[in-house]
Amino acid sequence: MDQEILKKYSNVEECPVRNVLDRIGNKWTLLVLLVLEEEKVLRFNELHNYIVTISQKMLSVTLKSLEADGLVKRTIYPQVPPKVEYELTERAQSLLPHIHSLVDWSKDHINDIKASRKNYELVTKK
Amino acid sequence: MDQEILKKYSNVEECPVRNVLDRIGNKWTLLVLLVLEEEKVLRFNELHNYIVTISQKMLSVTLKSLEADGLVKRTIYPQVPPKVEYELTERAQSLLPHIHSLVDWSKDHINDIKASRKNYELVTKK
DNA sequence: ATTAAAACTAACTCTAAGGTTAGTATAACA
DNA sequence: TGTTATACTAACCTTAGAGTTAGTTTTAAT
Repeated sequence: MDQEILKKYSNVEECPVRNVLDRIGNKWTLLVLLVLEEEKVLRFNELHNYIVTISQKMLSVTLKSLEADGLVKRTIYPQVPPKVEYELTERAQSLLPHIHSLVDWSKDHINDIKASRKNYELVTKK
Repeated sequence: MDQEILKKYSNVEECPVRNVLDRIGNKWTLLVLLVLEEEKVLRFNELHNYIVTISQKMLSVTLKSLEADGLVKRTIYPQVPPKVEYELTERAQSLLPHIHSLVDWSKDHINDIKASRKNYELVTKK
């Protein structure tokens, strides 16, 4: 890895990975993606019923940023009271296998990692 | 995905994915992993020279958490001035392929994603 | 006339991640 | 004698992500 590439990629704006991980890495995005993958199409309040601990605001923010990135498609039905449906796009479908491989790795190693953390605490005495 | 699993995984402590992504998702972890993968073994200041924009504090914090998770091995040589070397563990090596698959996906789709974001801004007029 | 329903938004606060600056220990070297 | 080198840490400040509460819109049903 030469210096020029590194300098470039240390900058968030220009780093494709950071650009993507900044979204996926936040608190609710991954969960919303996985629920939509499973359920195919959901309305706002249906999603909220699946993920009960998220606030309306954060669900709204998360969906907006997924929509902005072209990972979620939002369909409004002109009714009162309103009806809005959310579903994954093809782009999201192409992302999901890679996410699942990370999910699987996490499940496979979480016990070891937690054991390491405990041991580290002991060794560093705090 | 049944309600019980969802309720359980909405909780950060118990969710293996969140446990791992919370680390990988932060600002510097991924970059440190990739530099160490490339360079094999590096001292603190050498790492700092590769990633010039990171502060000493954040490099220290990032390395500590990687060490705590058993992803980085830290070797101290009892010298003055001190010498400390960092390298990836096997656990990190087993993680890296999955990270690379995400990295590659990001590179492949970043242009489309940025185009989507721009278009979204236009459509939502702000 | 009042209430309900759905999908939000506004305005505010709180918290933790990240950044800045200065300082420590110790021996060797000029 | 004073400076340098290395790998940090302490104390402090700033900012952005996340949470809370209340309110909006519009029509239909009671």
